[in-house]
Amino acid sequence: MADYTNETKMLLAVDCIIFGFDGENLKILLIKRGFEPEKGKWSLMGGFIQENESLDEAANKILLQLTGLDGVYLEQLQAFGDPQRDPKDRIVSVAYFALIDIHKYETQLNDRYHAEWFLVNEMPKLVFDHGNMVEAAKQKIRYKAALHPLLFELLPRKFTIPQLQSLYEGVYNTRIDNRNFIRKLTSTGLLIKLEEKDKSNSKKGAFYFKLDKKKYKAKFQAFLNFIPNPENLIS
Amino acid sequence: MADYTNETKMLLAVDCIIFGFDGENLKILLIKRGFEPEKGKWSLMGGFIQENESLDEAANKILLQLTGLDGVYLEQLQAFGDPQRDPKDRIVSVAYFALIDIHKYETQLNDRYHAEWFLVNEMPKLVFDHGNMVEAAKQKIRYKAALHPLLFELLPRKFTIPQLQSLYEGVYNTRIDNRNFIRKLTSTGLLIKLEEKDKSNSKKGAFYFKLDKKKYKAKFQAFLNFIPNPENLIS
DNA sequence: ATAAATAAATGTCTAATTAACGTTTATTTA
DNA sequence: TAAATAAACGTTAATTAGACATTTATTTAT
Repeated sequence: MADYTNETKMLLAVDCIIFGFDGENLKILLIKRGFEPEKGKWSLMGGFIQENESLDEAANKILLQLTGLDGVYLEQLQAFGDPQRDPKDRIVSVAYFALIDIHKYETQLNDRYHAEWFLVNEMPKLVFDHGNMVEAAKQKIRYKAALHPLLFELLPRKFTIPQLQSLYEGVYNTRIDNRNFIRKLTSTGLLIKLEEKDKSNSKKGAFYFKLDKKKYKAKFQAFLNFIPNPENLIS
Repeated sequence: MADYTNETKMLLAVDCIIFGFDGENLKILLIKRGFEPEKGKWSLMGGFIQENESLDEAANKILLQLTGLDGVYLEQLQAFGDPQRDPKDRIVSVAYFALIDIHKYETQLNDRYHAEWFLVNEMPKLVFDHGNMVEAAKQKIRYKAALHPLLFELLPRKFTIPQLQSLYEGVYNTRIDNRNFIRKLTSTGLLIKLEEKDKSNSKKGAFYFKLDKKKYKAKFQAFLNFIPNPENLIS
């Protein structure tokens, strides 16, 4: 260890778990792998880290390539480094998860990667350890969103309370009492009610809300406890 | 990206932030770097990841080398990959943090590394981005220990309530009401009271407790909320 | 014009938790 | 036996969380 020069160098990758919400269900963006090994199998979007880029930069680049989106919520999840995780070579991969507004997603840009949205609960088997990465990401989101207003990153600029609630219900796979849910939400002061209604799902229509960005930033780190009895949910 | 063969390989390291508690203060174990660059400066204990070992294995190995300890609490913190973080070469480092019972620490084993315990609040400047790593680790511990009984990993088999309290007070740099603290603790059912007293700090003496290992494992993931108003503390 | 259908929006009460607060107790030493 | 020391202990008030059912706005069909 007295010198660097005869240490083994390795391939370093980033892989992105990209979540989206279509207004009803939580989805994940996968691609058909275009090269060996495991060509043709479903996979996370990833790439090798270049000499001159940081991990965050690499992850953002990949996200931009696949979705055409810039400035999305992106967080490092974990490094995965089992020596056998890729059968062809030793590759350590730093996994990132992204939360995007699915409506902003540009289909043209990604078509060359054969990208497709899947319901998180109906995902195909993934290559290598990508299934583990997705599991870890789901757990992390569940954990974090129970305490912080993370899931707003998945919503479009204006959204309705029923949408928001079904998002939480989807992420935690549970039913939430809507009166308590609304009370909790409004007490955060994060929501601004708009005039307009979304009438696509009911005759009465549901009011649109938007996020108070300032308060969102200010309160993001606070422990807001969005989920009742979280210890019964987080496994 | 169609093939691996002409991608750049890099050096991959792990660095360990090792925390200990001496019964009064939170401490961190540092070493004097024995090789260039930055030889003679204070540093985290780290090493390069070998061809055939996983990240966790590499971190455990380093921990064993430095402390002589096996089976300690070790958790991946984050990968650090700024291209300039090491001036000599591109090295991506996966940081781990460890919580050890300082009393089990064997001084003989580490002497060849010139290891030394420092109060976390009176640390020397560290090489490279190790200062950032320590900051991130401190934040993570603060975050996690507010919700999970993590800090017991720092304590010896038997410990007193006042010790436990000063541990929490040290980690959060705050005063905690001892009646509320005890009530919260005992309500978790994690503590088993022993007959024996520790009389080193008072005439009355403080009862020793030990951890109920079974309940500890069972409840570790539950949200126990050890810290009052955590949102006022976590920065 | 009215009734039926649909999903959205709303309020109250009870139980549980959290937070603030000062006094008594066990033991040693003078 | 008095003084000193730190440990151990309990109560109340305020806040928050959780359980629970009805009314409202609007559209569509009759």
